[in-house]
Amino acid sequence: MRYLLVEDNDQLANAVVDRLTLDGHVVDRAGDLGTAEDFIATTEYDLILLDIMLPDGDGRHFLQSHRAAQRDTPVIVLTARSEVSDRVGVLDLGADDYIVKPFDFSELEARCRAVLRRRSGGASNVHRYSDVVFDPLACTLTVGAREIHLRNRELRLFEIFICAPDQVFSKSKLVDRLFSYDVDASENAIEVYVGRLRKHLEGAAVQIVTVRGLGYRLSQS
Amino acid sequence: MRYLLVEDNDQLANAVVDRLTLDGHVVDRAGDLGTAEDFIATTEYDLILLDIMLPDGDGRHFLQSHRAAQRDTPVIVLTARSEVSDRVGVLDLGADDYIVKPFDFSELEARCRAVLRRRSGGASNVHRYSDVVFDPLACTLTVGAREIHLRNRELRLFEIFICAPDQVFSKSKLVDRLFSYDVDASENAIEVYVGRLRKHLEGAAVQIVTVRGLGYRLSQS
DNA sequence: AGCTCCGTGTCAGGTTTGTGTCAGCTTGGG
DNA sequence: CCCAAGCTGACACAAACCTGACACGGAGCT
Repeated sequence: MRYLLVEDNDQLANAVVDRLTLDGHVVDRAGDLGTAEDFIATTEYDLILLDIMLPDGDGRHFLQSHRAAQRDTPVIVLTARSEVSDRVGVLDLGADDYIVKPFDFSELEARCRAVLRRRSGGASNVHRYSDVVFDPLACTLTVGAREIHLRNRELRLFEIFICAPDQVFSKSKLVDRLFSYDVDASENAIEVYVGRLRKHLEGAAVQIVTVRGLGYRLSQS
Repeated sequence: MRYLLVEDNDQLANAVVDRLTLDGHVVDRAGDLGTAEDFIATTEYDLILLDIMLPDGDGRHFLQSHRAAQRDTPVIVLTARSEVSDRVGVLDLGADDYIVKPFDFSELEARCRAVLRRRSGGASNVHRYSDVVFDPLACTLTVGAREIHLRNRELRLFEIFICAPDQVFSKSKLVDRLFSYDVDASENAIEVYVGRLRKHLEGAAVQIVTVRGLGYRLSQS
């Protein structure tokens, strides 16, 4: 999953980034609203964590225009205790949830999961496609009856594919989604990971197909 | 849509203007920043295409003051490959996207569309015509029930046709739309690709018709 | 610290295949 | 009947892709 964290407090931001990164997510961090807009303009995020008090404006305005622009990326607002009074107001503006600082990281994680689960049509957030089942929470991939051990990056890559089966993803897009801006991996890295995933998927009724010159796609065989 | 192209290279500029004009847009072209400022002062644009290296200054300064003046017209920056290193810097200055030269025109168009769509909410776009369905996301062409494997160039050519069925496209137009400005393919290449597409479309209720002396057209048979 | 293990990304080389050109052929209009 | 326009099989080249090997570095353990 690719997260955007909009938060001006460096200490808190770093802690959150570290924690979410450990969970295997890609996290970009913006220190103010302007930077956040830039990130959003060019990258697709799965979830946005938004502070309210920011050096160049109020996070609520951001939220408002975000929704006005018909963007449906879920947003969790981080509010300070003093701002509690209007936390409901935040929901009215289109936030999916809020969490009050200071918070436990495990609580943050739980809320992120909950919001993402709600967004992807409900009850379970397990993805099925043909004979493979992908559980992003348990980080497992099941092919038929056998469970397959995937490493972190392999998991994230496979997640991208199974969230939009049959869709073609270019290598450059995959690099964007798999790595954060400060890591500049080559597109060859994608080729390598696709190769590794293919090895894992041997025997499955599902395969990653190369679309020469355009990218890769997950499809049934 | 009304575009402003700020670019000093005549050859490239003309090619881009021609192409966008073909798509039915109005394009003004400025060869330097001074001219660009004049245009902006008097006209409202939907999108600005901005080169970085210009005879009278750096496009980034333009971008900066553009945003400082609270103008929200979207900007796509055209960068040379050597300037890639600071592409994120460009985004920080307020660009909506960037594209690296040399680029395919179809890619430029796609990015323009994406930026414009982001500015005003979006939807999916699968093209249907008679018994064929073209899905630009999955990069697939379906004729009746059977899926057809098209290569990169074939796909892009077919996309041109199905986006405007029954419209006649001259070979020179097709060359323009299919190749980037630094590739000079012959018109015979188009004939070859039309031939290949026809082979793929055998059995479909749709065909590419030759209009002798004028070009080709997609139509129902 | 020192050590090992494992995940990760790069590289080099080998292989595949998409692509555009050419040459010779067919078609159609005048 | 002739010429221009269009068609097409074959081909050569380069880009795109694949993969085994390797080097690097962080995590965990002793």
